[in-house]
Amino acid sequence: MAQTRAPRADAVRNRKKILDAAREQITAHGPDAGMDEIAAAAGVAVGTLYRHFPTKNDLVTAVIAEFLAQVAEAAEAARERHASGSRAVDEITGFLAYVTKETATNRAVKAAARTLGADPVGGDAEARAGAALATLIQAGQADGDIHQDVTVDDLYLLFNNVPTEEPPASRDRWLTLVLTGLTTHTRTT
Amino acid sequence: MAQTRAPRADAVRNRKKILDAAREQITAHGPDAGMDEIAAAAGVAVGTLYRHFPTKNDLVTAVIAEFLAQVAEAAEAARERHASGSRAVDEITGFLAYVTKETATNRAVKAAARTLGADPVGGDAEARAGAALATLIQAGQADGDIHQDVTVDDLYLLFNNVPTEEPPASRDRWLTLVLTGLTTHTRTT
Amino acid sequence: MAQTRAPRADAVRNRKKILDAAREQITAHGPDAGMDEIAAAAGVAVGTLYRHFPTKNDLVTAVIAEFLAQVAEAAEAARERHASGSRAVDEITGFLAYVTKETATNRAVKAAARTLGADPVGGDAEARAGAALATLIQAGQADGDIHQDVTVDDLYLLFNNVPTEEPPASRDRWLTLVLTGLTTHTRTT
Amino acid sequence: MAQTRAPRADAVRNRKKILDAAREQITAHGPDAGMDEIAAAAGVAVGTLYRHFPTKNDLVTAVIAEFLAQVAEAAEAARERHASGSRAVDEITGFLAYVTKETATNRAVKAAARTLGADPVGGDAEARAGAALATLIQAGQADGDIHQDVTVDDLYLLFNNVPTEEPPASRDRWLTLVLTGLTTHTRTT
DNA sequence: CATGAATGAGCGTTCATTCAT
DNA sequence: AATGAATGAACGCTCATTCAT
Repeated sequence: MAQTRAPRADAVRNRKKILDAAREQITAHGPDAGMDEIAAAAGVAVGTLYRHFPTKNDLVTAVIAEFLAQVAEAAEAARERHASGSRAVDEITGFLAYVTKETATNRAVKAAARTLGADPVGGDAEARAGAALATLIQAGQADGDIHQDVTVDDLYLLFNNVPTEEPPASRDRWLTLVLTGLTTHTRTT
Repeated sequence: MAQTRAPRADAVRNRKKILDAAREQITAHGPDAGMDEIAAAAGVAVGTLYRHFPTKNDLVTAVIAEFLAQVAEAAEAARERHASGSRAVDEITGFLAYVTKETATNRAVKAAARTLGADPVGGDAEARAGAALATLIQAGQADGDIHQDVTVDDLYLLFNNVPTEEPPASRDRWLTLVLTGLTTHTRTT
Repeated sequence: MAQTRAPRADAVRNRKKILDAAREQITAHGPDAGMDEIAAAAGVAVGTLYRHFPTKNDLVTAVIAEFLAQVAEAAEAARERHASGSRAVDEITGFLAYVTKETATNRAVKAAARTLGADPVGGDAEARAGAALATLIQAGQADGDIHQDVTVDDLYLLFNNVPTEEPPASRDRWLTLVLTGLTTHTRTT
Repeated sequence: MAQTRAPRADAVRNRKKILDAAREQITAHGPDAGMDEIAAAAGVAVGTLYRHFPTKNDLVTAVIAEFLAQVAEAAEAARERHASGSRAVDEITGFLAYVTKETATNRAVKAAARTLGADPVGGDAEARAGAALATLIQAGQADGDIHQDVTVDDLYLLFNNVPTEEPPASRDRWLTLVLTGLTTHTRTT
């Protein structure tokens, strides 16, 4: 068993090209994007695509996992900023706004997720995001800005059901409505 | 001018069987339910299905329209009850709870809607529901229970994005969260 | 067995309406005209159509037979005119011109004929036309205008293969070419 | 730049098998031959057929184009023989006989053409055949064998309307009749 | 390990024909 | 006898997946 040689570089590069292409194609044409089209967009043959992702489901799952990793990073970044002094409720607001926007942009990702059988997609992303958000919520509650009964699951519940087909103005309005449900502040009319 | 004869009985029965089967199948397998499967579930041949609904789109549209008609009736019933003395905010709450439950049960109806190009599906259902809800919102605002800035579109925005993949407990929690965003009452923790 | 009563009149009228509609529809849309469309154009239900013509083939055959009857009449009229003194070769020329034009107009009839398995369509029409044409050919040969070797079958052979998809000018040219093959006259260039 | 590798061997073989099968099936059952039947006859799956010819129309077109190429080659061969000393009128006669026979054998090719919208199917075949035939006609006219008014279009007109449903004897007779229309020679009876 | 040709079940839809009313 | 709703085999075509090269 010689130590693994360099050639693996190609495979890594291919995996990335495929994921990028899949994200693009799924975003552009919905989860109905064909495997051939994704392969073509990635500049590889279908066979290669199947070597990396034995099933379309696997590919879509990977795209979603990638997205969730981003979300986790955003949550952790929010926690860092709070650690550096920003207000927890503002970070939570910003985080929800970020997720709302991204999910809408990647609306296909969400639609695609629906075709999956609620697989355990997230890897550790969910855990990482959860930890960061829990810290923020606790801090917000200590500040008296966030309702005492709010949990991380509440955030998941909301951002798993973000409006994806609505115009930006509607998305903003949606955000306003649900944030009112999380914070102790009443809206000024 | 003899009244039009009975023979339509079969066709009427079949139309109903088809719509029932379509609702069921679409609910069970999403909008990807095959026409053959729907026909089989309805106990008719494909040809019959196509006689009643010339296109798959027509069938899906009909299923959705049926659902919207139910929703409109629920809204009007809520208005009636309010006219008979019930509190507007309670009716709105009840209506949202009803829609949330129904939408979750009919999860596929919503998914199916996605396959349509935002056609003006509802017939007059949307208008009827809108009128009834507007009355209730105004009354709720007059009572001081509903935020001054809440509109019918807000309700639409929320129930167009109801959680469909979550367990009943989550749906209830979701309802609690968004209702807090609509009403002037703060949650007691 | 009471003698057949009047009501049969409807059936006769229906048969005619159906044949007329079939001719029209087939001419307009080719032999692919649907049975439903033909029935609708005739103002009857499909069932009625099928009572009169148990098979699409039967209907098409009837349309063709009708056409052949017309052709037979044209041949007999030409013979009459010759009996009254006109030149035989002129009548043959005129007859061929007539058939060419009609066949082109009814191009669908010809196309339809192709879908049949060379069924014995004609009824007595073929015999009647044959008799009239034989007379004319013989007379033309006696006049020295028609080649001695020309037979009725030659005429059938030609008009069974008339150009149907060509513009009128081409059809005329075709007629000129084949007539030169029948007559003893050489073309003047 | 290595030369493109062999792997195409299969595809090339398949394309040929498909075209052969298509010719056969279309000849046997007309242009209504099903794609599945053609695929089965070719010993491939439908998908393979569609990879080579994305549309039924494309396949039919290819079959016709193949036939037209043959015709063009025959015309050019006739011109070569004339260049080597044979009589032009004999080459034209031979060419028409060849086309008549081939068209009858390929009767479906002609019928199939009808399903196309007079597309410019031939590629350069029509041009090549036209050039060769024009040369022959001119030579025949110079020899005094061919009518001065005969053009290439006359030949096209005739062989576009060759008898396809008649027995060989009838086809020969048809040829005799129309050739008399092209040449200056009168038939001997 | 990559390629891309091949596979074949499945899809939405049509239409000649049958049959209950 | 007329109606028109029902039937179901067949069609052209797609696409996730497999496998020979």
